[in-house]
Amino acid sequence: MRLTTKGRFAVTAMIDVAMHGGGGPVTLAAVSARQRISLSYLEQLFGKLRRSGLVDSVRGPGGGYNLAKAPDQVSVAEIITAVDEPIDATQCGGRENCHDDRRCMTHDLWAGLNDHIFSFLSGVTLAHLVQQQQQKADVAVMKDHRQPPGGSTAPKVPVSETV
Amino acid sequence: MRLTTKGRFAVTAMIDVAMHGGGGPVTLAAVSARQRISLSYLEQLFGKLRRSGLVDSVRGPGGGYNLAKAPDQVSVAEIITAVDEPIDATQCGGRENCHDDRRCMTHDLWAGLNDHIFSFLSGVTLAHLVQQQQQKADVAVMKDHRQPPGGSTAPKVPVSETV
DNA sequence: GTTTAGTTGACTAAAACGTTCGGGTATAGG
DNA sequence: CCTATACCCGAACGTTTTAGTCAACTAAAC
Repeated sequence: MRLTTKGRFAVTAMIDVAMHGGGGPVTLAAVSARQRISLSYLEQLFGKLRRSGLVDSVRGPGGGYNLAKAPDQVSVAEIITAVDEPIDATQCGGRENCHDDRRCMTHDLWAGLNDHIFSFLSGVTLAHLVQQQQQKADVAVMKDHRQPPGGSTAPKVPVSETV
Repeated sequence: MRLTTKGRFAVTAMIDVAMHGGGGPVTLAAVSARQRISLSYLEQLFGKLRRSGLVDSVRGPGGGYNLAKAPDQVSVAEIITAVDEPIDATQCGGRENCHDDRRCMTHDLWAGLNDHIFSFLSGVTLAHLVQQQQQKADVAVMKDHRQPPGGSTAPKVPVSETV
């Protein structure tokens, strides 16, 4: 499980689709405009998301992308692994013939850590993030109006509960 | 918090130092040979680890690196952030002036997720990983030749044991 | 049949990754 | 002293990944 901006873009775009998908498919052009992500880059990402079964596409005018599953059935881990193919941190490529005195510790080590990060991110669904985002929007509306970007750090909203 | 092989190499190397640091400093040449990581790359990584206060260096013959803190006081999160400088997934660079209808959700979103991943990795210490590694070595010895010494240590490792 | 919008592939500049090289400086041992 | 060891530093390199662009295509709505 790699963790880069690529996966984050994908999650951001998926949240956008989840939040704007009420009235039919969401076009990538709209996502691109709202999230300031290059349209062609989004096309690449959504190609993978579609092939991974996370979104459905509708072609032609009025088309776009829909979530293939309910927002509470789509985890962050799924999205990230869909667009961010995993890398191998072990030199042995998963085999155990890498060392003489002891087998390389890298393999089990990162398999274990990976498992934990993965299961954590599997517990965070789109529904969680959408809810958090809407909650924040409410707060913003409430305290908006000529409020300059003062140094008030945003309140840390818990993303999920226990895994 | 980025998660690449770079940080994993650093953690692997730190585990190596923790496990072989009993009799004085550990040379990077030894780590390089054991972990199959390029010596010069290790030098770069340990330069950052040293500047971050995670290791102490001893120059000259017989020198090498020691852990600056006890293994149970060094978390994986510290190691990774020491060598893997964070990236910014927000186009606004942390400012909030990025959008018209709503502020870009990327910022708080990933701040929250980052917090969770970070706090998780902060709970995993070098001591945990060393213990897990030694435990695995014991099992290997048991499967190899003869009876292992004494009772098996309690597996209170927060890292899962299987793939 | 034109327009919309997904689909695909090739291509590119920039960044990051991992490595190699070539030089330094401090120190232990002879 | 000298020399070997091993940390220290920075530059350069080739590769991969990012992020984006461009072009051509297909399906569907009007």
